Amino acid sequence: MAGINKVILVGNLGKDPEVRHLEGGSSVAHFTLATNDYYKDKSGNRVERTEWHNITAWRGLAEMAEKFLKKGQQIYVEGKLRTRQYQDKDNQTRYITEIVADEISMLGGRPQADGQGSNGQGAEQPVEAQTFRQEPEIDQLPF
Amino acid sequence: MAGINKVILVGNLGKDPEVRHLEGGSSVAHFTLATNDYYKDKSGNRVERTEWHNITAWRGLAEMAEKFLKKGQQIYVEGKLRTRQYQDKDNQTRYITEIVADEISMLGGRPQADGQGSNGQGAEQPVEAQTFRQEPEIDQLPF
Amino acid sequence: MAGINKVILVGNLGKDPEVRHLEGGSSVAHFTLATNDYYKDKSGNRVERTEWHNITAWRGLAEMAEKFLKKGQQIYVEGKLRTRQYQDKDNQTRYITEIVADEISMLGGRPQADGQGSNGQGAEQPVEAQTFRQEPEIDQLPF
Amino acid sequence: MAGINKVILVGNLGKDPEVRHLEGGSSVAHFTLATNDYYKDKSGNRVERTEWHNITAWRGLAEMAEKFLKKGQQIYVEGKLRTRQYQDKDNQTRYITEIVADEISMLGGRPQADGQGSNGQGAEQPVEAQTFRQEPEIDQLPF
DNA sequence: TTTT
DNA sequence: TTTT
Repeated sequence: MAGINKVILVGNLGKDPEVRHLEGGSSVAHFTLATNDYYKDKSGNRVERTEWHNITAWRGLAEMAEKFLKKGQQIYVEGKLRTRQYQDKDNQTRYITEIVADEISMLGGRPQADGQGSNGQGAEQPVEAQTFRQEPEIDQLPF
Repeated sequence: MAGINKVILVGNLGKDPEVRHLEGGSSVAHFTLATNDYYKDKSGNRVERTEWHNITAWRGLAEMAEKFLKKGQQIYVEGKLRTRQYQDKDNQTRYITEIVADEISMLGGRPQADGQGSNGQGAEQPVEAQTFRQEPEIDQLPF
Repeated sequence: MAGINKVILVGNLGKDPEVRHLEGGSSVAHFTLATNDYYKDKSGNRVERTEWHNITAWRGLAEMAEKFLKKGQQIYVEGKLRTRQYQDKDNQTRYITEIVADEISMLGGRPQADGQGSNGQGAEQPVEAQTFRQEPEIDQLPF
Repeated sequence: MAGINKVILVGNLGKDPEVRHLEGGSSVAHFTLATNDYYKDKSGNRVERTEWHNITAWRGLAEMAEKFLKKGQQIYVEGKLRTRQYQDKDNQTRYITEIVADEISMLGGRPQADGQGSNGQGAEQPVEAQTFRQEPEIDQLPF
């Protein structure tokens, strides 16, 4: 039986994406995303709780991440949960849960200034369509 | 800035929920949920991939889980991601990512027969409303 | 600014899908989906409320609907809201809001018996992958 | 069988919310929300499509809308679909589909300046927790 | 490690 | 009627 595995996040990047360009032309990006929550504790004090998420983006979304996403920026991410196994430095099996992105949308109207000034045409320039999906296929288009 | 942290799953319970009744009258349930995905590999063979999720349910949802949920049953779960830190048996810090449920709905029209026959009024009896929501507790409310 | 327009439904088909095969080889299916809600009114009586949704599915999803979906069946639908304008019989402008499906998943483990007995290999036979997406593209695959 | 009826939108308010304060102390807000989509047509031109949604918010969310939401502002809305019947001026039955909000979150870090200068303490002042959830009311609770 |  |  096929199931549903869907994650929807709105949060801020903890750091610039790290992008690797793989042999064969594919690429993959990793970054962390913070989602903040607020609640009142028993004494009525306002408490903030931050949850950190590991985001992985492949191919076109990785390239979009490399070009447009910066530390601090607020984005929408839709994807699926995936728990990977790996061996740590002591050769012990460890698990990490990631969100593999299917769609990323830049929020807030204006990308973060990148503060490095290296490129006047950089992340600050207007970005026309700020939602990116894993594949904009001709037959996915509305009409 | 408050964010959004939402998970939506449709899958099958890997085992009966384990429920603990806490001092103070609260309770908490844990179970695993499998979501299955299918894809074709490069040779065109159909491959199944199962993702396992750790679900935690508190209070009313824990009691609902204890009463109505059984291994194998198909359910809808909505909740939020939370990564907890704990010390393993070698006193090393480990992380586990769970979905804290806000809403659970039983799918498929009819709960799984429980196969133990211990109770004629058990899980087999008709369950009228099969969606359960977590009453918002003091420690979940915003601001 | 690109936005997000997403609908997630779990409900039962009100009737068999109506499918039209368009010139050019494309097809489109329409059906209604009921989602039921329960609440207690002020006197504490349990009240049921049914919401009816107009679902539209294109191309591959339309063909999947034609082959596999039957009145009464419980499904998961993910899609987007679209409000269309049309002229009614008195030539007045009317509006109808539909959900254009991006993904449909059959729930409950087993498709509804079709009740017509015309075909021993019909809807009753096991359906392997019961989630259908608008395009299973090679580069959408996991791993 | 209880179902799932969920809508998730990220878009911009088409106008300031209209809020009515009902007898009995309750209140209700209405506003429209635009979600923008982009696609390439057959000639490869970039085309924008705007979908307009009717949002209704009750009680605490209505008050939040009145205080904090302004025309043009980008927000996240989660809610459920509801189609209402009404009689138009010619006494004909008409239908309107609305999204009844369960949660609203202000995006982009900074509410829109209101441009009227009527109130130095207005929408421009810092808003600490920018996610608001509907307290579950008696008429929304499951059984 | 983000944001307000 | 919004936004870029």
